[in-house]
Amino acid sequence: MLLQSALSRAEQASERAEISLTSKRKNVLALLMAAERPVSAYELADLYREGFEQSVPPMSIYRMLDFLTENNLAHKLNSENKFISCAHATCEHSHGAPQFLICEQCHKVKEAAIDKSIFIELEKAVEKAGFVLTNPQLELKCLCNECAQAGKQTD
Amino acid sequence: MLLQSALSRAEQASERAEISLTSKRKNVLALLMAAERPVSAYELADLYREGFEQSVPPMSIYRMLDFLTENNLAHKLNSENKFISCAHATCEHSHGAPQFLICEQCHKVKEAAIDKSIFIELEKAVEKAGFVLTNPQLELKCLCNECAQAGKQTD
DNA sequence: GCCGGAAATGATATACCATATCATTATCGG
DNA sequence: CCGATAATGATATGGTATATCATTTCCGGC
Repeated sequence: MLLQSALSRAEQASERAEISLTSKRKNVLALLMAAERPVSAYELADLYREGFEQSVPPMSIYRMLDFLTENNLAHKLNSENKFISCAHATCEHSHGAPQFLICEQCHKVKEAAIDKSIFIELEKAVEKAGFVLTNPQLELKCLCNECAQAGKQTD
Repeated sequence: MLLQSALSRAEQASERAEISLTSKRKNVLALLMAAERPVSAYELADLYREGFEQSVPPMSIYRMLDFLTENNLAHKLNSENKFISCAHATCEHSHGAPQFLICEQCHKVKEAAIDKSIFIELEKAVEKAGFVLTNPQLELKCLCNECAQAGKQTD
């Protein structure tokens, strides 16, 4: 996706969320959207410099990412130490607990909502073990169909 | 748990897995078992020095951890960047895909097997999204009952 | 026993991820 | 316009992880 169209999507997202993003936060969100794959904070600093011809220190990137994730416009993939824009940033779906399918080969990520029935089962299992589920975010290591296909041929 | 008894448990684990552990690998496993909570590779290096009066470089710790995780005697908690001994290291249960309940407060971790019905549902959902589940390890952010209880009182 | 290759470990350097802290700038209601 | 608050900059530093080459240990065959 081109940065230009990502910027307008970011604008759209901020309106939808009824949040007025500063121009830098909007730019960072746009970079995340344009990336279409998880990127690290330091990568974002590089992308920012390249895309907007202005250098932003990583520390600031982290703060903007904090803001974006707190407002559900982006997510942090804890298992990858990378960030990704929320798939529902511009749409109306309220998106419950997120579930990420991460291709171990090409690192493509698909965000989905955790299936309601799975969620309930998980909660039950957790409760039985003497815990309370607080912040369910599933990160599942997978292969996307393309990579799985490619893998088979070399087996 | 005392280091001494952890050592014999580590020994037991290596016999069960039909793997002959080098003394250092066994020591690292024992440290993990004695810790009873997730520890980082660098922490392990410190613990090793304290427990065995010998300094082991972190690089070597990482390699031993690789070995232990490959042989299912330990796990890496990707969301924490820490390691933990496998709950089934010394027992006969074949333990399927692991699921970790992580208390966000006290960082206690409980390992369980992913419920079979949940596993199947997950696989279905993943497949529907065009992916193949390869390495399912769930890391669920929770509160343990103790911390949840303590939290309520201060609400 | 000892020789040679393979496996394990050591040593060193370096890259990457993340946060603490204080200074500066931008924003906005009164 | 002023002052408070939020946002960003600048700098330092700590934690996690890997790459690479050197050395030691282990072990089977002679």
